[in-house]
Amino acid sequence: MAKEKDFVKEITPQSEDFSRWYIDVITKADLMDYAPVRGCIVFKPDGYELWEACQRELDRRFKETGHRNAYFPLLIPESFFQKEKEHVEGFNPELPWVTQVGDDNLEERLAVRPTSETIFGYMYSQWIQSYRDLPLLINQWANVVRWEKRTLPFLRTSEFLWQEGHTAHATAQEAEEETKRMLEVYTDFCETELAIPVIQGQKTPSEKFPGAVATYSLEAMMKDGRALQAATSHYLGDNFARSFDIQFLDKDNERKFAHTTSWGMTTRIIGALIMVHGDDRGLQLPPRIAPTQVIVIPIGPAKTRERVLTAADAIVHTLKVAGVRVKMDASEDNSPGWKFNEYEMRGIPIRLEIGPRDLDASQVVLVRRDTGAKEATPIENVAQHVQDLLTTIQNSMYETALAFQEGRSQKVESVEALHHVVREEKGFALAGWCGDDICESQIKNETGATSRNIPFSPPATMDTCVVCNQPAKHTVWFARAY
RNA sequence: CGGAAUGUAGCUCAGCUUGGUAGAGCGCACGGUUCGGGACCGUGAGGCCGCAGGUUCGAAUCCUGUCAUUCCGACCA
Repeated sequence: MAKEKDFVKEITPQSEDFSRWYIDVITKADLMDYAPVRGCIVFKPDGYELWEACQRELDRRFKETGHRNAYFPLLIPESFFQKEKEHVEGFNPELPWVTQVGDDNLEERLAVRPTSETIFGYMYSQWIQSYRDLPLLINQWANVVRWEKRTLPFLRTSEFLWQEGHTAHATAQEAEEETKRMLEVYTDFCETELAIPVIQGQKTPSEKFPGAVATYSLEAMMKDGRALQAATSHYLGDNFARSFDIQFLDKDNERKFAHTTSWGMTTRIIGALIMVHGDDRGLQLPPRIAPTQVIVIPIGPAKTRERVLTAADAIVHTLKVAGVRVKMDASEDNSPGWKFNEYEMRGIPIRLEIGPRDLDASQVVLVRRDTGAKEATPIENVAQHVQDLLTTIQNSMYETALAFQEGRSQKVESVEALHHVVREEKGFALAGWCGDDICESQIKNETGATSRNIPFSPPATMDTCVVCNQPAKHTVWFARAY
């Protein structure tokens, strides 16, 4: 309907131009603003609040799995980067350097950290003496800088926020288990809190973290069918232990190198949240992560106002006591209709309307952001009803996202078919791969799609390489990626 | 970092071709009427036209440079 379209002004429809839709939404919903330095953004309160909610839920999970937080320095000596060859090659192009203090040159340049494996490695080498010091399980919440050529708010900014976990273990097996454990933690976070279905898998050698033995990732599908890496977890073997001399005396009185891991999730996940759930009306936040779960909108002319507000206040109180994150917009500056659209645009899961007609019937009206469904419910059990509805919405949003992802994913047996799936149908393509870098890069050159990961549980096993028709060593998801 | 486009009021944009008083809608402030899907009337505030040079009697307008944003490529979370 034409009328439908008028609900949200100034947001470009997704079908017309997804990129513009994304920029429109994050701007109109007041999540961020551009900063004066290229590629840098301000995380405005409404955007930062989303990150805080992610931090809260992730941090809880990290602590439950035995990790503790610490904070390591922003500046890292140049010599540290030289110690791990792949690592320095991987990050060198995007490192900003501090070379001067006042008018004096520094003896040694200091990198603004792009990631902290090196400085963790250095410190760990000093802290670890005995197998009794292991495992060492530390996480840090920090900002990092990577001077990317092309930036996009939340998805790729010059400076971003993240957490990075760094652990050291006595054996390879323990370290590998840690790597997988944290991948599970991220999976649970994405699926339970963000209602984002993810694909667990291992990165191909060309896509793995510089310096890692194995990199695992979670891949999520955005509404334009492109992939976004939601989290990574790396098994570093003893590469960094050897570079930084992290050794310990084991039970058998032998000196051994520790095995280390690292794993991270970034503010990019906010972009995923927006692009997985958002629609032409704006944001759509899953209840469990939504900073505000219910917006109460009192309705009615001045003569009934006091009566409505008194009842609305009581409902807000009831909901708060029940643990619901609720806010009321009782301002008289805007009409109810304006507020309806505004809070839908901001993605608040439930709108609670209350007006004189409701009071007469001892009810309120609840409206779901995800489906638009309206229902009246008696005031007396509103808290229980709201909580049930929040759970319903959370589950429904996950199911919707999962159905979308599965509907846009398919097996392919030729490069042409792969091209068609990722460019025309805009989805993920599952293909066999012989394991040769040349075949992998040919796919990238011809289709623009990259290997996302080798899934742990593929929906099918592919027998031959999609490029060379040799027997496939792996079944791989390919997609265009952010 | 290459290719393209765009920078004028808080936002969306017109004006630029053909140089000569800075514009509209929305938003904002004040007053009033309204209030169940972006209400209306009246009054008003708000701009070194991204920045720096140049051409010119005179530049938002022409030229050069620069910075930023968006899109497309190569690099990445």
